Amino acid sequence: MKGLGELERSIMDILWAQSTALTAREVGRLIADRDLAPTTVMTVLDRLTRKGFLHRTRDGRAWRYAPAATRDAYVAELMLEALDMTGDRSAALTRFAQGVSGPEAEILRRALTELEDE
Amino acid sequence: MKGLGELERSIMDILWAQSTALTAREVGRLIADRDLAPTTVMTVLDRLTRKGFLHRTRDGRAWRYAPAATRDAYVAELMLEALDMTGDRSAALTRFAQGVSGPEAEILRRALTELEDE
DNA sequence: GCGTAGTACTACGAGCTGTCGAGCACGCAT
DNA sequence: ATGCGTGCTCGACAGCTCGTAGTACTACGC
Repeated sequence: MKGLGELERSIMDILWAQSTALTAREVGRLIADRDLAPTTVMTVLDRLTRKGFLHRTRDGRAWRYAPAATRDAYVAELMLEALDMTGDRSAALTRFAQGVSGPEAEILRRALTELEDE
Repeated sequence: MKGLGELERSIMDILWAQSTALTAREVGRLIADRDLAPTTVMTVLDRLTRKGFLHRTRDGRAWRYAPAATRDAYVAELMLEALDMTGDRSAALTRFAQGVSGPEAEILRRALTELEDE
């Protein structure tokens, strides 16, 4: 897939947190703490779209941007991608299991159990 | 942490596959298919050391390089890092669980069960 | 003393990312 | 119709990383 840059991630975070599609201007307002030129936001939104992280639809003259996938899907994909890097997936998975906290292990266990039932 | 480049990963792969620490020359020989200048290999080994992926110890005039961590640990760390990126870890974990193949789910389940026993 | 192996330092081009400016188009108020 | 504000597209540039390598210095064996 490919990792995201600093600003790219911030913008994805904003869009992931939103339930509706936003225009560049709206994103710019939400990221106001960084005082970016409007074109900067547009450029990044454009690049994210080109990379497939966002979809955009027309709204009058403006575009509205929305995430192409949920953050969870993205994170899960990153994790699977990391997993693909190893020769010994079993060892890596075991390591990983040891690395998650107790409550999270519980969540994983539950998710796996549900899988089993299907 | 940070991702590795193409060549960096190839070199890590070689060192991970090896049980003993190697010199730059030896790594170069093992990666011969790419016909790299010896200095190229040295530079990359140096950068990997600087980044903390390798340790090196003197062997006469030469350095011997060995991975600072196992590949599994690295992969597991990448996975945990990805997981840290999300707000809703539970959702991401569930997604992830759905993404692993059947046999791998089994491995995970086993690893988690062992955890529970401790 | 000289060649060889090995090191450290420096460099350069490509690609990615953050950051914008310039220039063009369209619609609304005057 | 005229101009301001909004929004777009293109192009640009600087900083950093990575692949790739040359050069210059050093130490050891013959």
